Amino acid sequence: MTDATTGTTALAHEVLAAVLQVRAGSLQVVLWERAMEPHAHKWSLPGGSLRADEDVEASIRRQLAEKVDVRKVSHVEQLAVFSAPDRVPGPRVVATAFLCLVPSHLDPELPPDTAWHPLDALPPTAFDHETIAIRAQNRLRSKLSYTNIGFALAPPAFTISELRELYSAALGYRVSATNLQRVLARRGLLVPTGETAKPGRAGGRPAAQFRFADTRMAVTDPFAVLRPPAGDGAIGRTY
Amino acid sequence: MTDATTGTTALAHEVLAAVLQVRAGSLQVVLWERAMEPHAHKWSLPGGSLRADEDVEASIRRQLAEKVDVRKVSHVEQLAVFSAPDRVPGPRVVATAFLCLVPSHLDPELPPDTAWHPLDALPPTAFDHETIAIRAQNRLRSKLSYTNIGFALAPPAFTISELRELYSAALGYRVSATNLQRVLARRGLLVPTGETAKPGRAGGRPAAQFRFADTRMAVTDPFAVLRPPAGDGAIGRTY
DNA sequence: TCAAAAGTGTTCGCCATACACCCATGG
DNA sequence: CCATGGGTGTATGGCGAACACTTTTGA
Repeated sequence: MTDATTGTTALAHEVLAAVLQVRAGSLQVVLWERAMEPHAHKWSLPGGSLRADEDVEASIRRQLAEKVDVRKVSHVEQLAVFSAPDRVPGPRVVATAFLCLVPSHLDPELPPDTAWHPLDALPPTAFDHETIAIRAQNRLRSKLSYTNIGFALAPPAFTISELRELYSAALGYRVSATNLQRVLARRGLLVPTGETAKPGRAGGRPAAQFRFADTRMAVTDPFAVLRPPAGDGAIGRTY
Repeated sequence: MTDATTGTTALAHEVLAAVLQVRAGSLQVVLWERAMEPHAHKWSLPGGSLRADEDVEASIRRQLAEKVDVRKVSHVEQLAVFSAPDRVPGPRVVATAFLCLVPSHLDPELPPDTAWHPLDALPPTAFDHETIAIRAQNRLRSKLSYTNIGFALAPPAFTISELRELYSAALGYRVSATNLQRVLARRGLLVPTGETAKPGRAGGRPAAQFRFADTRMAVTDPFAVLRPPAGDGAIGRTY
């Protein structure tokens, strides 16, 4: 495996996706059941090997296309590299893992060996894929509080109650609709559509509908303790 | 390069380190000057290829040992994968980049072709190494405000003034000693050593010395908008 | 006694939460 | 007209920033 002229070691590189969506009130991930060894009948993250003409992000989008309609993926972000020498049996494979999100109003068709699984009740998983899936969940949970990443979980228009369900499911605890509304509004993330949703059979006031102002991820809570002074007191080389 | 039995493509994998330290009032990075093509006389991040028996973190620590005394590195953290097909000329090389920090009281010996360079005045750099170095700088700046990562830049004991200099240099703007002291104290990160530093030639009150309570990175500002309710209202499967 | 540097007390404003109360609809 | 769910007003507590003021030293 070693190239004597360069001293480099050739190895395989794969990309893996943790595709997350809120379904039936819980955060779920796409897994496919392995038919063959190694780890037959265990569940794996979708992915595959990196080709010569693509970078890792292009690769994960291509690989996903074989499992779900990639146009339904609303956000893709690099998670980390997993490189333990024995992470898969046989020849060495290094993996770059991604967090991908699908908005809740879509239900992409999946191949027969592939299914959604709640992150808090995963089936037996292959290799280090459970670690990767949990890491993706944690990344999403963190980013929900200081970015606008909620747009990637939500349909184009929604009521605050619906959004509250999504946040609650993704975060794993009840979120107050009142505060969710205020926090997102203050940050300028919510735009009223003018439409209202019809009340359910039990009655109640019709809910106003909103959409997210932006559909690209941005940090919305600079959370910067020790932030620059008001006068933008940037320093040059010395001070 | 393609293995017909698996469909995988073999490629080289390298690890690169952005080793940062506050020196002479500015944040600097270790670079070495390339003697040979490609990119002769341009400056590169230290690193090298991943070996078969090590993961990427073990690899970067081994590679660094050839440039700086690794025992002087106080923090190592994965940054991202850089994988553009043409990021280096010749055979494909995918890189995993790391952020590494050296506390300010140490001055590791460097090989003759290697030197510290301020991040805001980088020399001509090879490949995508400038992007990686700047990404490392941004990661450090973010983490200074919501983690205890300052410990990795600071000597074992320091005065608030000295710590202020470090934070100012790393962040690129003046930081108030008053608020720095209060923020870190409230979070329980600072422990008084009992010692005081002698005033300089201009006189002044002697400064109390402190150390960091922890020397492993931890998130100290949960900054969690939408945090769990006081009663820890975790939800099970449905609600 | 004065200048310089370190450290503290206090005020201010913002933000996230909690909670009470008002609004609009179906039955 | 009442139950139900949606939405708003308001009080509270905490935190970060700013700034004035006190403390302790060298000259």
